[in-house]
Amino acid sequence: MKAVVMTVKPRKTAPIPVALRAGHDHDHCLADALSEAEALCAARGARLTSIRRRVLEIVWQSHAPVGAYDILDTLRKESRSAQPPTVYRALDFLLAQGLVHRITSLNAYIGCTTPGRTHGAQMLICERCGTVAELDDLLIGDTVTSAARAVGFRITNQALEVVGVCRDCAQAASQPRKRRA
Amino acid sequence: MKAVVMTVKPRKTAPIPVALRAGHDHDHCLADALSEAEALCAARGARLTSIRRRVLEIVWQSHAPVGAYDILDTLRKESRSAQPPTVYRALDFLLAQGLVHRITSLNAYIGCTTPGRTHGAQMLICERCGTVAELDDLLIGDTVTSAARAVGFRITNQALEVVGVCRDCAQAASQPRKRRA
DNA sequence: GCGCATCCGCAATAATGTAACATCAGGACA
DNA sequence: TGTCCTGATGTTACATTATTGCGGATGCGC
Repeated sequence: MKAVVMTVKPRKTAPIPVALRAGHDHDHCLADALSEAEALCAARGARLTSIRRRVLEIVWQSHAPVGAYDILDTLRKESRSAQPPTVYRALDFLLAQGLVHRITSLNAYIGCTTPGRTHGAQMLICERCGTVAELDDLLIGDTVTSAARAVGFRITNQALEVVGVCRDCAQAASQPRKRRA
Repeated sequence: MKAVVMTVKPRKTAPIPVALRAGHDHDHCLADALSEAEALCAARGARLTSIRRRVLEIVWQSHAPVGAYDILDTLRKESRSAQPPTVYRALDFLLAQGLVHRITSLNAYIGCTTPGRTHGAQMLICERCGTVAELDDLLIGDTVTSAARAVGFRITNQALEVVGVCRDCAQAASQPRKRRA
């Protein structure tokens, strides 16, 4: 099989993340994520086994981060034999392949929206609805890198976790109760 | 008592953090941190009790982050009656006062080098020696804030955790074994 | 089929963090 | 001084998150 070269072009200004677009077709997110994962793993010779694939699906059920024991509960409803190491091993694989991110401040996991190229995680965590949107802003990365370099620090990995209020929740709060509870 | 107004002036380009200055006088860091904490708490009417003060001291023993159960062990060697809630309550207080930061990726805590004004945490974590240096770079904060605003996200809190190699460790690696093991 | 590396099942346990309630210390105030 | 109130601490138990170790299964190249 020929190696699939990912040609996603990085950009300086990030577009609005899918997670923040109201009423987006999430089945589409899920299907895209899975097919991208298949392609990437195939290209790398990494084995996306059925458990790993299933865990990735579960993580992609929504744009809210999922805890390892939530995943475990879901698996147990299906296959019955799941134990913590099953989940953590699958997550380790997915993390190593860059298919999911770990939100350390929440001890939870979320699908990566731009797998296929390495990048620091830039997570916008809505404190109202729990949605996490991943930015992919090169300017942030560059700013951090040069600030670190200025003090002699060479970066291997960046993780930015920002807590706040997403656009939808802010609108829902300022326009009291039009459509939302 | 009159309120103490903190007049630390923020700057655009961060100076080299103390933690990254080789051979710095750490007793000085510790003493400074404690007296700043005293002053801040006094100004705010917050009670820096002996346990809280002791926990802050322990956290400031070094520029490497300390786990809650490490703190607990230290306390137990002294007072004998310490239990997890003792430590976590002290840490909650110190976090609320902005005197320590939590490094979520390590489940560990570290003294804040710029208490007295609110700021997002910007942590440089050396993967070799474990030292954590806090940046205080307004440009990073601004860049993140505007990137978030561009997608309609209003920030309440930022946390940047960067893993890499600090200047000393990089030098030690590139100049094989002059002074270091 | 054979050998090998990887993956998975399973049991136990470690590490981190919290809930709930009792007790204590210190200041406000009659 | 005594009483009341509030916040801090002690104590027990428990919840949540993650790891270790071992042995068996599976898939893949030869």
